[in-house]
Order: sequence, then structure tokens, then C-alpha cells
Amino acid sequence: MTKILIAEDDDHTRDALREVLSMEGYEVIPASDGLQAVDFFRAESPDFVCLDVMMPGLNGYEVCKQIRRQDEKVPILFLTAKAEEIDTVLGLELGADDYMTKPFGVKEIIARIRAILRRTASRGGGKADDDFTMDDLRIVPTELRAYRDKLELALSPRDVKVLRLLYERRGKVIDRNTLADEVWGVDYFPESRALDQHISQLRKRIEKDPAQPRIIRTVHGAGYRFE
Amino acid sequence: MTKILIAEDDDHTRDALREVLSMEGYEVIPASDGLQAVDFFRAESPDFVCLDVMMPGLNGYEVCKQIRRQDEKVPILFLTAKAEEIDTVLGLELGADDYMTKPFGVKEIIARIRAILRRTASRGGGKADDDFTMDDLRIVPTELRAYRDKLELALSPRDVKVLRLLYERRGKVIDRNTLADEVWGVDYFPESRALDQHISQLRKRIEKDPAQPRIIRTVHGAGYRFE
DNA sequence: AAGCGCCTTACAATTTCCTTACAACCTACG
DNA sequence: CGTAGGTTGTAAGGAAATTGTAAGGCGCTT
Repeated sequence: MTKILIAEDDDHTRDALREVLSMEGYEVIPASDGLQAVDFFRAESPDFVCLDVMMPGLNGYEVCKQIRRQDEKVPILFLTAKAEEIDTVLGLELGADDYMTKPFGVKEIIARIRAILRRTASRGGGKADDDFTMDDLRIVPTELRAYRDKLELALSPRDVKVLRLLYERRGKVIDRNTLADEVWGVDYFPESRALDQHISQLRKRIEKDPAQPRIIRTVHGAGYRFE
Repeated sequence: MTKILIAEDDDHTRDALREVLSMEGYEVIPASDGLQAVDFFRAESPDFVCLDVMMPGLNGYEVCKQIRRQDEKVPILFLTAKAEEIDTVLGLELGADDYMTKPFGVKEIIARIRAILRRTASRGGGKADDDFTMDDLRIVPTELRAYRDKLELALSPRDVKVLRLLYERRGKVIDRNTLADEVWGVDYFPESRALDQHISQLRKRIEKDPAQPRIIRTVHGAGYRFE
């Protein structure tokens, strides 16, 4: 049976996750703080780890580092209430496989865990911060940079998130809501123009001709699309 | 305007929520017990539901079940004073989208409602966003496009609505009133020519010969028909 | 202090959609 | 038939909504 370690200090979130994941047929190992999580990881060698970022003692980042010292491959899913913390997760090169911003639905988290397990089971790679290529651009998330030939382009954490999302769903239109949700999380106000602004800036950075974008295309009334 | 049904027996909490959410531009429908909540849901078809777990008469779980019998998709947020109740919410697989334990902050609940609405609005939006085929045209609603062989045709959101309606009732005549109602909603003035205009534009986009339409056919004095 | 990331604000550009005006068409009735 | 009256088609222009982007500010890091 697949073992899942859950490190989450809020009792009720933890219990709820345990309940739900047990129902799904996983063996759940609950930990209520960072130290416990590291101990349990050593003792139980789980197949999957859910890490809350904010925890007393060792926080999620630290726990992640500790775990990665022992195991480079075990899939790690970060849970966080604030979308900004995700920047840190990605920026720190912790080797996280995915992240979710609270609040998340039960079905959503189950779906993600299943998806990650599928990915990692089949390939063994597919990390959330693997390099990827868009058009003639090579994006290297761990360096927050992109390369066109030998030219280096600097990217911000948010740029990378937007690009990865577009890359993962290339060919499809990503509507503004989804984009806001995945990149900004609960903190995004729909009437804000932050999203447009970011797209504009990003195009200036990566497009050869920002007026005729090839990588980030607009689908008026729907969202954005790559390819 | 987005309608939110609030089922909460405590007068003070209910009024506070109504006040706050009205300020945010939502239309609030307050219900003070479970039965009322179910009635109001039927009558008003709200876009979002906040359910207190503990209520006289029908409790939150029961209300949720009733609502889910009518509508599988409407987002439901549980409110509760006791954190343990959350386990029940999740365990029962009621299809809840999120939960909050009292006391909660004003900003927190607004942020969550917004986030959930964003998520659910983009995924499905109530209607099935599946592709469909009309004549030699493949319509892809999520991309706001149609394909004829390899040829890509751009569509507007309204185009897609019209086409989907015709597709769903293919073979039958859709009269102008129905069409106006389904696509434009209550804001449509019968003497407006917006509908004709839209059909005309749409034909120019998708018909090989707009003068001899094969996809959107006119049934004089009755309406339009496909197939 | 300077640089960077990211936000808000304000305004410009673009696209969609509606109104208007008139042409074309259908149908019923003499 | 033939014409009147109602119905539908469509070109043109402008209103409304959506998206693009420059400018400026705040907070953080160096």
C-alpha cells in the first residue's frame, strides 16, 4: 500500500486529510510538526510527502531539505495558505513536485496526489522544476533564467510559474481565472490588473517581438495560449 | 451579479456576512434554517452556498445533500464552530468545496469565496465545455475556435453559446425567444436586432457560403435550426 | 542608494457586440 | 399573380468590454 506522510500542524486539516486519504486506500502517517515529520520519514520511508509550509519548529522548507538529503526522488507536495510562499518553494530549489494553495478541495488534492504518483512511478522524473522548452526558448526554473541560443534572459519566480503553466497545457487556452488561481492563489482580486501587467512584462522579456507574441498568445475573451 | 445563499441560524453572524458580502458586490440570500435554505436554493438558484453545519430542523449536511440532488456543481462552503465537524463534512463526501471554522476573519472568507468561484467558474462553468461537431466543423469551446480540416476559425464567446444551443437541439427549431433567453438572458429586448446581427456575423465566420447556410438554417416565422 | 519584483493607476488599443438604417425576403390576402 | 405587411439579412458606425502598457510607488535585497 502506498504510504503518505502528512506534515501539518493544524489538527483538523491533518485529521481531515488522513480521513480522506485513508478512504482512498492510502496508508497515512500523520505528523504535527517538522521534527516529527523528519523522524517519521526516516522510520517509515513513505512513498509520498505532503508538507505544510508553516509549522512550528522546523518549517516545511527545512523539512524538505532534510528529506532530500536522504531521498532525492520521493515526491513532495507543498501545502500553503499564501501564494507568495510558493515563490520561496520554487526559488529555493527544494525539488518540490507540486504545490497547492489553500483552500483546496478534497477531490483536487486527491487528483494531484494520484497524478504525481503516476508521473513519478512511470518515469522517475517529471519534477515540477525540470527544464522545458518553449518555441526557441529554453527555460531553466532552478536558475530563474531562460536561454535563447547563448543569450541569457532573467526571469522572476512569477514568470516561471506563468510559463510552466502555459507549457503544461500547451495547445489549450488557459483562462484568466485558472491562471490567477494557480499563480496568485487566494490573494488575487479579480478586478486587479496585475495579471495583464505581468503578461505584458513577461512578453517584453521573452518575446522577440512583444507586439507579435509567439509564445504567449492572447485569446480574446478566453485567456492565453502557447503553441 | 453573483448570488450567494447563506444558511446560518445565528442572526448576528448571518447579518454580518450579508453586510460584508453585499459590500463586495454579491447578492446575498439569507436563510435562517435548513428548510428555508433548501427552499431558497430552489427558488433562487444561487451561484454559491455558505452552509452552517449546526442549524435547527435540517442541519448543514442534510441541506447539502438536498442541494446536491438538484445541482452537482454549485460550490458549497461549510461554516462550523466545532472543528471536529469538519471531519464529518469531508468524510461524508458531500462534495463540499471548502470549509471554515468560526471564528473567521472577514477578509479570509471573502478571499476563499473568491478563490472558489474562480476555480469553479473556469472548470466547466456549469455547462459542459466538451468539443462537438456540426457539419464539417469541429467546435472547441475551451479554445474559442472551430476547425475545418486544418483551417482554424476564431469564434467569440457568444458565437460558441449560440452554436452549442443549436447543437444541443439539433433537428429542432429554436425560436428567437428561446435563443435570446438562453444566450442573452433577461437583458434582451425583443425589438433589438442583436440576435439577427449575431447570426449574420456568425454565418460569415463559419459557413462556406453564408448566402446558402448549411449549419445555421432559417425557419421563417419560427426561428433557426441545425441539421 | 540602487536594483528588482510586483503592484496599482491611468490611459490607449483592440475586439466584441449592439444599434441603426435600409435591403431582401417570405407569406397571406385581394 | 401582385402587392402589403411582417420578418430576416447585413453594412456601417459607435458603445461597451477586454486587453495592452507606460508611469509611478512600495517593499525587499544587495
